[in-house]
Amino acid sequence: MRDVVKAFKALSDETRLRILNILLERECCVCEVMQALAISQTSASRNLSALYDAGFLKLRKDGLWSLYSIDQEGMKEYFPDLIKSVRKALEGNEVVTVDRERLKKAARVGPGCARQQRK
Amino acid sequence: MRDVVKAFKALSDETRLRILNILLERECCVCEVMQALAISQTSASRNLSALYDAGFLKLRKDGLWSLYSIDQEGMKEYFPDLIKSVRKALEGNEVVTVDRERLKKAARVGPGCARQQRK
DNA sequence: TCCTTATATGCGCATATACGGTTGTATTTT
DNA sequence: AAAATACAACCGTATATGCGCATATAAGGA
Repeated sequence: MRDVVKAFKALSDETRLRILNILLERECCVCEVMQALAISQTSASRNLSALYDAGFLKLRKDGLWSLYSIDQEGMKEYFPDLIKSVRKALEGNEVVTVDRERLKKAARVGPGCARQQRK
Repeated sequence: MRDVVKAFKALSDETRLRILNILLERECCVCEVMQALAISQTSASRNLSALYDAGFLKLRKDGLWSLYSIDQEGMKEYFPDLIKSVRKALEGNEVVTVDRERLKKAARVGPGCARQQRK
């Protein structure tokens, strides 16, 4: 029960749905998510963790990078098609499209990049 | 997008999952929900509204009673089997079983009943 | 070892949400 | 008409959540 609540809680936030959306495109590191959604590194990291804790993501480490991707098996037992449904539900959305465009230009550079942009 | 967030938010609460569970048994008025879950009338009413606003419930009026029931068509477009999945995910849960037992004994008497219990 | 970089985390603030108690409203019963 | 009722709305309070800032951790390279 707790787990089910946690899963839905993870999905009940716009930022996290947007993250799922770009991870449906491809595996990303934290700084790519940050760029694609134009959010802070803190927010990217924390929301990725939340989705991970809820069982929606896989984590793979590669040197300095934490690479997150959709865990297709994760929710299979009770919610087999949930992620597919989410994708469909977001389709055609303005923000979601922009995120995907920004993702194409995103590179694996981290908060340092963000700091420079600020100045 | 907002609607999707709202839908998941509605499902990300234990009380509301418990409400869905008993409504899967049968249509209920507010006071029956209140008895089945052993919660206050305020809480029952508010959480039913939330589920209704999110598109999971139908509302039918019969005299004094507001009768809520699962809206099978509600989420069909994007989340066709969501409610079925929720049922499966809750199956075997302790609380959920107790709720169903109490529902059997519940009658259509409202807050007046609760007020008497308090004294 | 020291420095840079990518990510994670503690903290404080603002806001959102849940709850109980009370009140309001409409409808039925007496 | 008055009382009882079923439900919804309002109010104050406690807790949860999200965010940014600053800092900690961890990995790799000079």
